[in-house]
Amino acid sequence: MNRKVSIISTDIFPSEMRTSLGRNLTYGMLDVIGRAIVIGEYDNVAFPTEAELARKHGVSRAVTREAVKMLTAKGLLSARPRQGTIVQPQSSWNLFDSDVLHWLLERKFSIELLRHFNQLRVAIEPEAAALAAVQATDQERAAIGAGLARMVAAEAGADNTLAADIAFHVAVLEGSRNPFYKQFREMVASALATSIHFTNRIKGRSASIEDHRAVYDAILRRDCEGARCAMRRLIGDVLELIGEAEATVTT
Amino acid sequence: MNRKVSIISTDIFPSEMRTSLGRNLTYGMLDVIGRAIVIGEYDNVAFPTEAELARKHGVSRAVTREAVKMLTAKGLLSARPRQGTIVQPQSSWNLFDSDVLHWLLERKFSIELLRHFNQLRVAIEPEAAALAAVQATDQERAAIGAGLARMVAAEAGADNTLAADIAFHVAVLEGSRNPFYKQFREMVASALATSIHFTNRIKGRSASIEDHRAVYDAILRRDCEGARCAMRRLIGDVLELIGEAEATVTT
DNA sequence: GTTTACTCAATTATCATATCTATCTGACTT
DNA sequence: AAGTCAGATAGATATGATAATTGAGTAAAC
Repeated sequence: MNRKVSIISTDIFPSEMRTSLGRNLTYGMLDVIGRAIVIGEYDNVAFPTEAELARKHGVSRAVTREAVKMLTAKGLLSARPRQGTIVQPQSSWNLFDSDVLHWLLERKFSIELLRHFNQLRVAIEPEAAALAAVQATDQERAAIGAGLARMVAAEAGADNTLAADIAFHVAVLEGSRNPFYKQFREMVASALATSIHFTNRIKGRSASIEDHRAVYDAILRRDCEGARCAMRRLIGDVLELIGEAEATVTT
Repeated sequence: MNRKVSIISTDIFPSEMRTSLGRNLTYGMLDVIGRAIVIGEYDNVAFPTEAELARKHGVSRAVTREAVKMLTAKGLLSARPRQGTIVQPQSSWNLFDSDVLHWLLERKFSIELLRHFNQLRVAIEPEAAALAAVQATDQERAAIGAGLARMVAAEAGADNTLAADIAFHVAVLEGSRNPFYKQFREMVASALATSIHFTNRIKGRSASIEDHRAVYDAILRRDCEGARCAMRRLIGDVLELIGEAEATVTT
């Protein structure tokens, strides 16, 4: 039977819309406007009024307002009567929001952003590993081991390298048993996804697996300091590669 | 003249509404519902429908929907037709959203939350100090010095102790020149505001000032490792006190 | 008896329109 | 000058109607 197709998927937001967002007009608007803001489309021009936005995208004001409200919640916009809606300075954007993060990554890819990412990772993940060494349950330790196993399997072509790597690092974060550390899942996944080109290209994978195994072993024997150091070494290496790449570009 | 008073300040959201949120019905709903969720009011009961929420609070569905959309953006809710609106598991809440953070702190204050806070700080701030030692501009270094000066002044009663402490730590974060570190402003401010009782009660303030000065000095002489260690010592002490308090409670 | 297909109803999603409220601008008054 | 008022603008709110989605129950098909 020929079911009538929703207007969303056809007319207004054809294909590029992020799939993690809902599939309706409001989320479509959220995605379109959010991306436009992050790209800098409104840096030197006034942000349109609700009515203009609605007309421009062919949706009602209600939908527009809901999208604007979501962007306000994420720190990208603020709205006041008579003044209008204005783009907030980047410093007040919620960078730990996964939508904002994705929009930022879609932007011109910068090595600087990647460095900032990994400068954060080098703070977070070693501490998370140290906590995991002390606090993780047996189940969580097993998950870290499973991540490592997937990496080994990936080396033999039996699994996806990136997915395995992410699984390992996320398992460590989970093992910290601290909700704030767990929040970095998205961020670490994004950082790995964008930096895998560097790490793969320059250094052999087996070396990387040995480094990961060092982290795992330290966590298993509840060696807090050992886990911290091993993880720091792991990410420090990446950071170093990024620094070299940056130096090459600027030279 | 007797201007007509807005319904907000009188009828629906009398006094307790968070002032950092806007002063209109939508933000009022956001605050009321967000707080209710965090407190756990809907843990075992179904979340009301839009219509019920609107009726219960005496506002239109449009306002209700906008508030719900903002809570969706913060990760507390998700909504689907027929299924209704449901509270998301706490793991998907955006804990780095300042509203969510405030709601959480309003909840039953737990030493565990405070420990989780500071377990994160002990990862973030030493690295931030290390980065600041290398990267901060003269102006940013001056801001750190100013924060320290305020702490000294506060000791003599000429400034607010808490505000001065926050100013110092925020200045260090700013000095890292990394947007991701800067995001922790709110979090550090909250952590300090809630933990000041501990630190003040147990150890003398002058000792704390000496610790802060050590951080500042290391940053000034661009001593990356020194700044890291000094900051780690500073927060490690707090963490230790929290651990003792926790042990006392559970014993 | 199991699967498939269909209908129904509940709930969110969307739209259109009207009115209210806050706030800026500029003219007017004192 | 300083204060006051009127108009204009843009977001805020209300309302009522319609569409889209999907879980659950029910009938039909095999």
